Amino acid sequence: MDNVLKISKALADENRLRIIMMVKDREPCVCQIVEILEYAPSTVSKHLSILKEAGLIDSYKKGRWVYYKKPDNPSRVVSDALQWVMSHLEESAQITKDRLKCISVCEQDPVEIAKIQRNR
Amino acid sequence: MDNVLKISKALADENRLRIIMMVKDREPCVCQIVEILEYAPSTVSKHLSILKEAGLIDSYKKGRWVYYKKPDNPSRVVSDALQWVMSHLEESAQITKDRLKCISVCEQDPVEIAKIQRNR
DNA sequence: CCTATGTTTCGCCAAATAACGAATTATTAT
DNA sequence: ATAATAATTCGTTATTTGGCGAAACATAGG
Repeated sequence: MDNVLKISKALADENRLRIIMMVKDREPCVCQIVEILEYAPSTVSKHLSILKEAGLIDSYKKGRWVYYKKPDNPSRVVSDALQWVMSHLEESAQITKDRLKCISVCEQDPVEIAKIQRNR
Repeated sequence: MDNVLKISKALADENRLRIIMMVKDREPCVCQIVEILEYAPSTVSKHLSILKEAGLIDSYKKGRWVYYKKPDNPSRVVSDALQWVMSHLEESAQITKDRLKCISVCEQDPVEIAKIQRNR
C-alpha cells in the first residue's frame, strides 16, 4: 500500500507528469527542466526529489550538473505506473508543447542555459 | 492530460485506494463502506464522488441505498489505471484486513447496518 | 586555497485537500 | 400527506502540498 500510495501521490501533479514525459526519451539536467517548466529551481528540485523518492526517475551527476532519466531497473509497480502515464499522455497538448521546447533546450549546452538563467 | 491528472489525483489517497479494492469483487452500499472505513458518511460520500468523477467507480440506486461497483465499460486510461492499482495492492496488509471485514459486513443486510450506525 | 556556480535544503506563505457536523435531497414506510 | 432515513451537499476547520527566496552544499576553475 505504502509503495502504491507514494507513486500515486507522485503522479498527482501536472508538473511532475510533465517531468516524467521529459525523461521518456531524453536525459535533461535540472537547469534544462527549469527552462521548460518555468518555475524556480528550488520548486523544480522538490518535484524531482518526490519523483525520485517514488522510484519514478533516476539521476546521475556530471560535474556540477545533475541529469535526470528513466530508472534503469524499475520495480514492477513502478514500470507499470510509468507505462500507464507514458502511454496515456502521448496526445496531450501540453506534452507536445514541452517536446517542441525540449528539442531546442536540450540541444543547447547546459553552460549556455545556466548563463541565461543567471542573468534574469 | 486533464484526464490522466484527474485519475492520478483520485488515486492519491489511501481511503480511495481501499474503496477501489472493495468494489473489485463486491458491490457494497455506502453504509457498508462507511462501516469498513470508519469515517463519517459525508467524508466517505466525498471520496466516492471523487472516484466516480474520475470514472474509476460506478453506482446504482436501489431504494434508499446507493451501491458502488466497478465501471462497466471503462475507457482505456481508466481500465489501465484500475489494472495497475488492483494488481499491485493485492498483497497489502490493509487491503487484507478490509477484505476480512468486508466479508462479514457485506453479508449483512444494509437495513441492519444502518440501524447499528444510527444508534451511535 | 578561494571564488563562482548548479543544485538542494530550509523556512515561510498561499492554495488545495480531507475531515466533520448541519442542512438538504430523495425515497420508503406509516 | 407525514415522518423517517440513506445519501449527498454545504460550510467550516485542520492538515497537506506547492511555490518562492535565502542559505547551505558540492564541484569546477582560477
